[in-house]
Amino acid sequence: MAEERSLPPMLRRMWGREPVPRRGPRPRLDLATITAAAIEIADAEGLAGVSMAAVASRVGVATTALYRYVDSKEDLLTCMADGVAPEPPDPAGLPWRDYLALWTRAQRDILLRHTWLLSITQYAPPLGPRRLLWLDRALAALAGTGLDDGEKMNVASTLTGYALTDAALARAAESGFPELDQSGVEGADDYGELLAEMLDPATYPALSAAMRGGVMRGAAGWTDDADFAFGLGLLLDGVEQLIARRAAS
Amino acid sequence: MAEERSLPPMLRRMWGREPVPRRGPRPRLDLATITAAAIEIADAEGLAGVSMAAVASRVGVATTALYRYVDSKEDLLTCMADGVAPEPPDPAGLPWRDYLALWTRAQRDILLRHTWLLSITQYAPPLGPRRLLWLDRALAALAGTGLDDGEKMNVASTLTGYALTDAALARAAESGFPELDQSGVEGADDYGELLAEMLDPATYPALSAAMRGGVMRGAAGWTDDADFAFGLGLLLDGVEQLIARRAAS
DNA sequence: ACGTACTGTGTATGGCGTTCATAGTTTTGA
DNA sequence: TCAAAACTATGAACGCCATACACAGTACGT
Repeated sequence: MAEERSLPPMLRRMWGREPVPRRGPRPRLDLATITAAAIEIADAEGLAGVSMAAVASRVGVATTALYRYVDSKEDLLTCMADGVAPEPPDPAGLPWRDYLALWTRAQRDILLRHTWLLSITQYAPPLGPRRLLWLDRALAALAGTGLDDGEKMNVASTLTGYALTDAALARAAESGFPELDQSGVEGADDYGELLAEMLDPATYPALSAAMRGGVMRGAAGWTDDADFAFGLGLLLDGVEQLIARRAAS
Repeated sequence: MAEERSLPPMLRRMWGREPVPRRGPRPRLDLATITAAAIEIADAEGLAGVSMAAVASRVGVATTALYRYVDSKEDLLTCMADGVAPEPPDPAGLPWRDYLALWTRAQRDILLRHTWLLSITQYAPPLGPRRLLWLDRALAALAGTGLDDGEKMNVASTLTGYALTDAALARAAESGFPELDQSGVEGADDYGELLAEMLDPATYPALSAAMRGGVMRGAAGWTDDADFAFGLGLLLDGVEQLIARRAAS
């Protein structure tokens, strides 16, 4: 309570802890509406379409009115990042490994469904109510494992990070290479062929051999879900080993 | 050769495969100089300081002259991301696990030394000559392990991704929370206290218990190198297990 | 009814990336 | 030797954007 006073205004708004104004006209909007509108634009036109003007016109106010609800555009982006997160999956008595696999995959799916997230996510400790809900569920899933809280947090962080980078990779492969406008490379196959031709075996011995060997053949490269499962398996195996070690001592 | 013609111009320039102009005045610059200047600015003033005008004035040309060497600012950023990468560490006969630990840590250090990288890295398959060199070394390190090339690539990707997300997290914790301007939260400790007070135990049972229990106490939260080692250990344990499984069959 | 606190508007500003026509410079080929 | 060709750098201009500020309108509290 005493502490709530010192909360950054942004957080207060994200958590709906704003003091209700007692005078003046009722606000025509709230942060949630604005955030939702911004998300819709981003989904439809990409992040480039999300300008203050565009968001404002979508909710039917003047551009500058938004600044009553948000201190800056960055704040709005932060809200969007929290706002897109749906309810986390239900533990429903799953063993920790199954649940965390589900949980991580769900995070990846969110990122792939809203790829603009990849452009604004400076991966940072969550502060929004929805993201924190996800974190809570991961900790809960690890409840019976004998890990301490710090280890649980670390596991959750690592898995979230994995979802993030894997989604980024998958996206880069799916939508052709964004950095190479139109020309040339369009998928993992092209990537492989390109490198196979381009790399000097003297300075890139292992890599050029792999490429010439056709590692990237058949889209087994990145788009595939199997690759996600692969890395996830590595991580969960590591966690499992840790749990076993803790139990043994 | 026939293929080189169809290369995106950007890549041709990054790889120094541009056909030397036969007429007209000699170019006063090259992409490497421009990239280096941009990197220096970013290191000194952050990514916000890297405007086309600033880069141009640093190398002593008019702003628009840069567009002879780069198609867009995004291209420049891509070049920067490749250009900051130093030589990868020398394998020197290290066992795969030791080398990959070193390799991953080195990547994290790069990111922490140039934190602007975290803001421009849409994690994507590497295309620049320097990043590809890193990838090559990772594959080389895994040469004797019995993994196939696809698995090696996946391991390398996963480790790079881990370095990325861990660095992002570490940075967020070190430099206070950027999203909360000035007020309030300044480190992992504050973060923990904030959440402990804010979270409703009914909707965040596991998380609020952990926070009230003091998980974040004593900066053991994120800044610490131990956390990096923790997640890295998980991953490498997973890889080790995979290798053992391959060897057993 | 009056002041007060608050919300939304309109205008203005400065910075940015990028385009385009132009001037200047070196080589090629007649 | 000279002009056309190929190329580089320039400077002005455009459009977009985030944001600051002064103002007009609106509801509550007394």
